[in-house]
Amino acid sequence: MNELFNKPYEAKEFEEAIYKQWEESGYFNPDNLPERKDDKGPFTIIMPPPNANGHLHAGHALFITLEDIITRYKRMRGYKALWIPGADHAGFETQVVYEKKLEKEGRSRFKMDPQELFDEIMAFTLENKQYMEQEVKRMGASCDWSRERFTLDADIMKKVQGTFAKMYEDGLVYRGLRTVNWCTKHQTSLSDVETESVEKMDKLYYIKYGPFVVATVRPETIFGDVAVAVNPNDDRYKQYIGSVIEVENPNGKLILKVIGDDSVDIEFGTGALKVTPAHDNNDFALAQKHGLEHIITIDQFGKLNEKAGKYAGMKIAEAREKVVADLEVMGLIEKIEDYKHQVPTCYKCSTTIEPRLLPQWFVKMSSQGGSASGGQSLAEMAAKAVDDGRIEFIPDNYRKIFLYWMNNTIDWNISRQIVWGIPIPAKLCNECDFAAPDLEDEISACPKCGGEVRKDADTFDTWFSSGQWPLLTLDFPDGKDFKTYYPTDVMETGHDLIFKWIPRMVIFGLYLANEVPFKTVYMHGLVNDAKGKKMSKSKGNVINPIDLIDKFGTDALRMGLIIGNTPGNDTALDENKIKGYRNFANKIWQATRFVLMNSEGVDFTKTPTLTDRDKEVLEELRVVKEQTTKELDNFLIHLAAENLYHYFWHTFADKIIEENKGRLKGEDEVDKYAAQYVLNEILRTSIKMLHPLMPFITEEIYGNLPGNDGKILMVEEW
RNA sequence: GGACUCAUAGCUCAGCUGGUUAGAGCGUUCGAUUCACAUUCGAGAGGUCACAGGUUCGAAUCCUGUUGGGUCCACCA
Repeated sequence: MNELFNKPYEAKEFEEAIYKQWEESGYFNPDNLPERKDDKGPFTIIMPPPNANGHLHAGHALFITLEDIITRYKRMRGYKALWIPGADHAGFETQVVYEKKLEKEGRSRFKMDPQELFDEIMAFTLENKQYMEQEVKRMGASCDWSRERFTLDADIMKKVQGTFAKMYEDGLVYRGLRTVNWCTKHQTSLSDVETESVEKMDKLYYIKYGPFVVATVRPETIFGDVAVAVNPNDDRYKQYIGSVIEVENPNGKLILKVIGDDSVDIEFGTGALKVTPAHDNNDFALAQKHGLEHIITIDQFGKLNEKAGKYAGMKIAEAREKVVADLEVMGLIEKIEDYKHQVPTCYKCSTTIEPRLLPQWFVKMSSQGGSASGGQSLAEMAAKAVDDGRIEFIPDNYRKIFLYWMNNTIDWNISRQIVWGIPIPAKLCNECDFAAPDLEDEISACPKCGGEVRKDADTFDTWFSSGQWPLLTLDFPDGKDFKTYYPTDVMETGHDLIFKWIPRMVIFGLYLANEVPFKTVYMHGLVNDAKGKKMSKSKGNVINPIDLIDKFGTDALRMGLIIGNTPGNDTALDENKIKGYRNFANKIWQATRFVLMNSEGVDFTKTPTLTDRDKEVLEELRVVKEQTTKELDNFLIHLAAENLYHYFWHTFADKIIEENKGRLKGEDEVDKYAAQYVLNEILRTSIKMLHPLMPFITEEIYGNLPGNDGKILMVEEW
């Protein structure tokens, strides 16, 4: 027996070497897997590329564990298992992280040259990418590093830009002028999924407005008002519709149209609505419908401009206070009420979103206008793929959530006013509204008016590139991998990406490749602290997975993350729990030691003479194997892990080993061999079944089992 | 306002398509331990499965409602 077993299992002493052994074997790459009679063909998972802007957190640890379990299981079952790792430049996310760093250093991106800023963030990202990769390896990930991709690889950027141009030609991308979600801190627009509604207490001001009283929370926007809207069915006001009124404000007088629109709620406020097209999404829509002009009165920094007269230069909050005070003096405030409502905020900095009128590139999602194929919009195409079962969700309820979102989604703003991203390859005219893709930099003058053109300085929303990730990593459209491994089998990701990422991938997959990008979506929940509270830096309850690995080993951490964690639900990460699975690892170690001690020099090729009890025990093993197989096939990973844990410890170690001790010491050689045979058989099978869950210790043990010299468990048959 | 989800032992949670005395880990109580393992072993205490109805021979499990958490979505200014 190897003297390794003379002391407790110390994960630290083995894991690095084992990972190296796996890497050197080449088996992470399915093209190198040994031939098998029961070859089941390709099985593919694309790793959600971690943001290359920091270290791994507990959520990463969970998804790596889940995906690795699935990959290892499939590989052992005879699939050509491919798991492609990657790294995401994570546009806005990373820029936000980097801006915080700049802030600490007393610097600001707004005082930097864009190229200089880009280069700095690139250096920062490449450094963090390395940490991230090392940490993914420490988790035991059996992914194919030879296929690793980064979202800013040159060829990937080119393909992403090509998609943009193609969509433009198909009428699925357009340049539109409308109010967009503007973060005044980060100085960029955001898509609707990048804002977060927050409940806020505000005042609702009732302002005398000509013959009306209008209710508003934003009196500082009155200088951008162009109309008053009322419901055509409102008997109080309908006689005014179509007329022009004059209203007073602290800067003088405003001439406003009175329009009638069904969208105005008769019950709310006074039933009369002031219309500010440039600074409110609804008002913008009204203005489009009724042909009203836009008056911009607030600038990109959230300050009032010259159109606001004496309030010019003031910030929104300050201007609001002053305007109200002045209106009060003029006797134009009828009343002020407390008002609780939801306001959209930047999901990164919680700054209130300022609707801002800005031309941007949009992806046409729903059906008016352009269509993707067969007259279907992108959203309809994606909804159909889920509706008819080409894509399944685990757990199933995400299906409904997905469909609801798809049926209600709005056009997707893909322009970002940040440097960290893939440049939008487009030319914009300085004189007119001409805007078009220009991949080869061929447009030097405006084809519409002959005016000067400039390069679009914006970059793509990061989800525009990561939405194409399954295609990009598999070398769509001509690569060998694309033909072999697309569509992929499973997309495993956090439930927070149900809108940001999953729909985009479905859309691009269907639009570009005419086929769903994956068949199953497995969604995991959040990893919370031991008390079930969300981890956050400010609360100081963040658990670093690498610390836990250092303390208890990767295998223990993996078990702790999996057991008791059902798909879609949040899980609590408790150090004591991990400690328990560290003890389990040692239990496996000790049981192995015992079996090996009693197997010295035994030839296991002989047929044993089994007792009835032996047969019963082996039958029990067969049932466990059958059950585990079924559970893993159905992604019931938590059940498989818990059942194997229980079987190994409380059935195999506590009962079977104990009841065989006498036979091993006995004089009856035939009976002794039967016992040795049974114990070896159970140990060997258990180690195999445990491998996807606890890859390191099982690999180490497997090589030490009789007759296994030089074998690699990772590619053994299930 | 809408959708989704959860409510099971002191704590964290399993319990798949309904089927004999409801499970795990941790914690707790009592005991053991030179014999693979104190990162151990044995024994025990502890739950009217949120509440109220219903379906069924039978429900923690399915249906309806109520209460209380959580998450997400939504332009009522």
